[in-house]
Amino acid sequence: MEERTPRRPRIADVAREAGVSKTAVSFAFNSPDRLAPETASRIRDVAVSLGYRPHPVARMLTQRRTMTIGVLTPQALAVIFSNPFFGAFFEGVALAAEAEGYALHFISPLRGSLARAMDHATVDGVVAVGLSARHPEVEQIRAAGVPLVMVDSSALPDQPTVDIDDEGGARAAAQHLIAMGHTDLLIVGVEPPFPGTAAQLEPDGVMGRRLRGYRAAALAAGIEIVPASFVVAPASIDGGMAAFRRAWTSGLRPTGVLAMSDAIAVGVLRAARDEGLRVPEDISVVGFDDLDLSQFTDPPLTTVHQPIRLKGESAVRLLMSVVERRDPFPQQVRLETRLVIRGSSGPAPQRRQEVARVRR
Amino acid sequence: MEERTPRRPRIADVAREAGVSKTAVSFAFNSPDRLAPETASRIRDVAVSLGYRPHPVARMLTQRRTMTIGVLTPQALAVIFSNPFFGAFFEGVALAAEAEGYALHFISPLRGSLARAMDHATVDGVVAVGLSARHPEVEQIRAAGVPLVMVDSSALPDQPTVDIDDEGGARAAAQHLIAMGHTDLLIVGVEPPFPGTAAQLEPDGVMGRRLRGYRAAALAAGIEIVPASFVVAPASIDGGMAAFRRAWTSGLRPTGVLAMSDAIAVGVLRAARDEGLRVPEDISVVGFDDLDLSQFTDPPLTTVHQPIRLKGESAVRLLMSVVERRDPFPQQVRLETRLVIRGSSGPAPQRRQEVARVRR
DNA sequence: CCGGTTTAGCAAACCGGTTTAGCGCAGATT
DNA sequence: AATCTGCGCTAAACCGGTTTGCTAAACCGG
Repeated sequence: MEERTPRRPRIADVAREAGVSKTAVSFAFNSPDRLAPETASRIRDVAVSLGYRPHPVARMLTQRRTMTIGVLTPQALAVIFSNPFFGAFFEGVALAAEAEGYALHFISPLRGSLARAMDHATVDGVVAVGLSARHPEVEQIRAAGVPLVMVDSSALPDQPTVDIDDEGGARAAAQHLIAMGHTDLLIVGVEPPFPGTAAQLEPDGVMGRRLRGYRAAALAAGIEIVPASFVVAPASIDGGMAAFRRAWTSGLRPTGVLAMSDAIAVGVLRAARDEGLRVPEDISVVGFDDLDLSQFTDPPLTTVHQPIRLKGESAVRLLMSVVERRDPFPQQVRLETRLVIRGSSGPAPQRRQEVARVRR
Repeated sequence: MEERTPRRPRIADVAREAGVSKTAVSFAFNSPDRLAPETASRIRDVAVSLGYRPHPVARMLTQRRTMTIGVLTPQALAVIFSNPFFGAFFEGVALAAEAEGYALHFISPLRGSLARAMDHATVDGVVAVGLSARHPEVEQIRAAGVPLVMVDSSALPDQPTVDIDDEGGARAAAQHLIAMGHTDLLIVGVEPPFPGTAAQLEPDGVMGRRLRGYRAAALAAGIEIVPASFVVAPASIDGGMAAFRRAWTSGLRPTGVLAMSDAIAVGVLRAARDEGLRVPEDISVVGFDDLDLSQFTDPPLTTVHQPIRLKGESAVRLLMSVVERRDPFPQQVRLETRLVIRGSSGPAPQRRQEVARVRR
């Protein structure tokens, strides 16, 4: 027969059963050296027999640390997890967090409010990814005194950040196409998650920086990027397909496509093929990210590589330096990008009509 | 000039500043109707001016709920996040959790110990995925009184579980190949994450059930599955490539491959092509899972569809029914699978030599 | 045998909230 | 005038641990 109230045993229960004080029980778990060896082991035996485990929340309260780091995303988690980019990023985050003995807690808008979600989150620090510096939550988090590292957002002085050389990578991508004779370029950007802000791309944001890189290369070659040839799409294969189809239907006939994400690039690849275009003979496509799967597409995707896992690792390490050592110098980490040339890009078709002709 | 000690304001600070009791402050936040409207709003004003936010850990302690659900995986998170299957699964989990207002906390082995990680996790319930029922942690969690839903594990009576019709799906896959004349089949299973347990596949586990399905179809057609034609590989593209290469090098010449995961199937696809085989003319490949990307492979992958997102959603909903309503009936949810025929499978080659000849 | 240092363990304060029981008072009821 | 009711608020207990400050006994060299 069990007790009729299978209440979770508390430290006081163990203390009573073992005939010692609560303090002694606490010591038995946390600093056994402050107890006689046999007392400590007796207490532990009693604890085991009672099925006692220190209540993690109570422990957090007194120790003022949760051994958890928060991963904050302005989008709903459901859309995040379906994105391979985040998969790789979280891989890096998890690797570094596990190495430090920290668990991961995901913070995403709770009933529409990121602020509310933050209020409920019990974390020692936060890695925010894709959160614009203008987002009001940034101030809230800083005011709350929670260490924060921002990834892929417009740089805020005085704030630890991790990002990559977006502009340089984009420039390399555009130069690559231009060097092969492409002059008619279509740029496909990533649509910001919030419809309201879609109109104005933050110039300091990731997409703004990439756009600047594309433009710089075009400008240097005397190529004009007309507004019509810059479109945006959700960062997904479907999004890329739809964007290319819209551009094609509206009469655009690019020989080269610069996509700001691999998922979009893969969608463009497929949509182009659906239109009867050969890749790379009729049209070249260059992505951005270099996801794992990008080497397995058909043809393999030419893209700008960024060290996604490393980005996650760096963010956590930077956060740890703030959390644990209360490092007073906020650091800004910028990682390298590099162009990876595979099969989806090639010389521009010789005569312009060739491309037009294949249209069904 | 700020105060020299920017300590986080506590409820007592607000109470003093507003000239009321702690209780009143608590009421102002949690049950304003118990206060005169003007008192409540005055307290809130003071709280805002002080930058006060209720400490989430303290709140958890008294309310005895964390509004967080734990997602437990026996593997390290870093390996989980790189796997598209889990991406889709978490998508479903996140969707349902967010709808209920719960946040997500990932529980994975902490310094090698799942038990330790559980001890530190502050969650109201746990969704465990791929955790064998034999795992000692299962008992620990149940003993701790934390509601638990197990996904894709060998069913434990008296325990809420979510799984799919693995056996039926596998049978359909094998029947499909057999109906098209395939008799030389290679089965590639998923390697259990822990090397030690690799040898004995749990017969009740997911892989055991799928194997049973394949076998049942073969048996019904009078086809023998020799032990040599059952191999295992890590659930990744590379794993699938390596497994197929090993099988091929060891002299196996299957015309049909049954892979227990799409990632493995994609790897097999590529490795087969590298050997100079045409898919599906020379060799057919059938996967399992129907990941999003499987419709975009070349050729598109024939595979057993399972509702991965729904699986995640169902697990959380089942968990919620236990957490919130203390539902006394543990339910077992079993979801359907179905074969999706795409381009990677076709009739077996007519003459056996055809396949042998193409070898380089 | 004595003062000084360890050692082993305890009581109480504390972490920062929520919740219960109850009090004083105004207005309504008898 | 006495009792009742309900409002607005408070003091104190509580959630379940950790940590501080202290004491009594054991140990130690001289």
